[in-house]
Order: sequence, then structure tokens, then C-alpha cells
Amino acid sequence: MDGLVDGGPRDHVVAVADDLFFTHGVHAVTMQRIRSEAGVPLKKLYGMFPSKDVLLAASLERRDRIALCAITERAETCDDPVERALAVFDFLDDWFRQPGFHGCVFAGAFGESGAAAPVVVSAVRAHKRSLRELVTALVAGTGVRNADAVGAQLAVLVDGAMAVATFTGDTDAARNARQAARTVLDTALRD
Amino acid sequence: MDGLVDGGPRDHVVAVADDLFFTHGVHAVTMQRIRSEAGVPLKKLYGMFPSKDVLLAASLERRDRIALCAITERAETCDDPVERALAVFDFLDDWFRQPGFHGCVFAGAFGESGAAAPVVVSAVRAHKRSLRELVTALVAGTGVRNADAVGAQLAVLVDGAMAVATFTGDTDAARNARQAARTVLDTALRD
DNA sequence: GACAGGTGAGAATGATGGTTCTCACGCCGC
DNA sequence: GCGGCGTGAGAACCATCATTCTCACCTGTC
Repeated sequence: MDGLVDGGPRDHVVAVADDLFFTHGVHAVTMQRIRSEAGVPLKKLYGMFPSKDVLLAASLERRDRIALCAITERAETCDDPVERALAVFDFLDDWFRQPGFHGCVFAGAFGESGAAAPVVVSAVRAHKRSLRELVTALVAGTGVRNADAVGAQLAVLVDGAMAVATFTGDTDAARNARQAARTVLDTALRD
Repeated sequence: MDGLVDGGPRDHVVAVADDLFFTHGVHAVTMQRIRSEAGVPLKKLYGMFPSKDVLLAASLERRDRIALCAITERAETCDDPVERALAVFDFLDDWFRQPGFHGCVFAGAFGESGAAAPVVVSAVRAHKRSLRELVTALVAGTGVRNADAVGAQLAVLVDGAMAVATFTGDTDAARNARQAARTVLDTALRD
């Protein structure tokens, strides 16, 4: 969570908006509500962000950093490189089992604005890309040869776990994904 | 596509709505538009379906049947049981590369109505469940022992491929997922 | 104390889109 | 022919927000 706040009012608004989007889902959060929670008049809100989409995109960037930090920290608690690469699934497992879980904010944001908000789409893509890069880097740490290919496969598993957990409420999604990831990783390490 | 139409006006409306939702995305299709395309007055539309959510849910049920049929047909063209189980990824691969592809309708519907429309949520869950059951059945056909566990893992890969293709536009998603699925399946068959 | 400028709080506006209502027309039995 | 009645077409209604506007208040200055 460090490095996310510089104390300025803009960052405060982004932090509040991000928390609301994350906690209640994108479509349940109105500008009025952000205004109330942040204690900022609407005029100033629109002075900082020309539209809700832009504010949403800024919140997604913040959430991206938070998520990557959390995953990285979790990975660093593992000594074994393979366990470290699989830590992302443990992170997901914990998250899915939290009471307020209601799906990936990025998926929600994408669904909400569709292709109508390019700024949101690019924030979502940036997050998915950085997530994939993080996974690939962790995979590379295992010493596997084709880290890019294996990283791409693990990234699919990460998004798949998220989709299954969101749509079906199946809290075992992360464990199934982890099992598949372990198989993929072990196989790649064998040759 | 057979067995989907009985010629009644209700099925006609569902077919038109489903095509629109599938082609343009859920959030881009209004009741007015369905009314126009189906050539049915709004009053009759609301006589058949009390709300858009109910119509959407009916469309999703139809789409569920279409998708499962298409995947099954595709699988039946393969002789090798393993190839048959992996055929779903070939199906996805073709789909992702089609020009008008813009993501899974079920994901779109879920994002649109969120938890606000239980009827939609249950339609989405039913689809994901039947998809998983189909995959598991195909996996069982390979003679693998723990077909349920492997089926669950492949289901995660299916949803993951869909998520990656939708959010990032990465058309290789299905191939990455297929590669991972093959590894999982081969490993399961080995012991 | 009086005034200008900025600021906060929330009301007004505008657009969208689901849902309901009106109304005119053609069809049916008499 | 004529009076109801179902039906089609779309206008009207209503709620929900994003976005903008108004206005009273406060503050600092002379």
C-alpha cells in the first residue's frame, strides 16, 4: 500500500473511489456517492477528473498497483521458486473466500463501459498485461526454459479462476487452477 | 441449431433477441431494437416477458444450447478421445478469430445486471455448469481416472481463454489454454 | 464594516432506456 | 352497416445517473 498516496486531494479521491469500486462493484457506485465519501464537492471532483470513466481508469491503475504488490509480497514469503510462482493462486484462494468477494473489478469495469470508454479498456488491458508479466517473471525464476509460453498458460489459469469464481461462486476455482498450474510447471521443468 | 425453434412467436422473439445480444453485446441492445427486429409490438413483448432480464435469461438459455451443440458437434469430428476433449479449445480458437467477436455473452450479461437480476445470474450459472459437465464428460471419455478433477481444471482453462480473449484481445488465448489442457490431460493419463 | 472572490452543498439539467399508455385501425358477430 | 374488441405502432412516463449550475456563505482585504 506504500507509494500509493502522496497526501494530495487527487490521490485521496482516487483512493476513496477505488475502495468503493472494489467493495461494492463498479456499477453500484455513483459519482454522488464518491463525492459524499470523499467529502469533496462535485465541482471539484469534475475539476480533477473530466468524467467518471477517467476517474474509474485512475482507480483501476491504483488497484493494479495494489494487486501486483500484494501478489509479489505473497510470492516473496515462499522459498521454493515453484511455490513462489504458484503463490498467485493462493492469493486468489484467500480472496475468493472473503465474504465481500464479488468478482474482479477489472472485469466489472470492462463489462460496465464495454468498448464505449477507451480509457477504461486500456487500463484493464494494462492490468492484465502487467499481471501476465509478473506471472511470467515468477515462472522464469523457476529456471524453466520457455518461461513466456508457460507464463501465458498460467495467466490464462489466473483469469479463468477469477471468471469461474465470479460467475459460479465456486470457491474452489483457485485450487483447481493451482493444480493445473502445478502440472504445467512441473512438466515444463522436466524437459 | 435444430430443436431450438417451434415456430411460435415466443421462440421467434427469443431467437431474435439472442442474435442481437450475441452480435452486438448485451448492453448495446435495447428493448426498442428487439421490438423492431422481431416485428412485435412492445405490448406483446412485455406480455411474453415481464422484463428485459427475463427475456435476456431466456436468450441465454437458447445460447447455452447452441454453444453446447456446436462444441459437441466439433468434438464428434475427432476420432482420438484426447483430441475430442481438446476440441472445445479449437472451437474457441475459431470463435475468437471471427471479426465480430467481442467476448462471452454470459460474461457480458453478468456484468450488465450484476447481482441485481437473479434470473440472469442463474442462467449464467446454469450455462457454466453445463459447460463444465460437457468438458468433464469428454475428459471421462479419455479413460482418465479422476475425470471430475481434470474436468474442473479444463473448465477453468476454458473460462480463462474467454476472459483473456475478451479483455486483452489476445487471439492466442485459446491456443495457450489448449496447450495447458493437453499437458494436464496427458499427465492425468500417464498415471 | 463592506466588498470581491472563491468554495461548498446540493438543486437543476439532460440523456438514456425500461416500462406503460393512448389511440386509431381492421376484424368479427349481429 | 355497425358496435365492440384485439392489436399494432409509437408516444408518454418514470427512474436513474452523469454532468452542470446556482446561490448562500466564508474569508481575506481595505
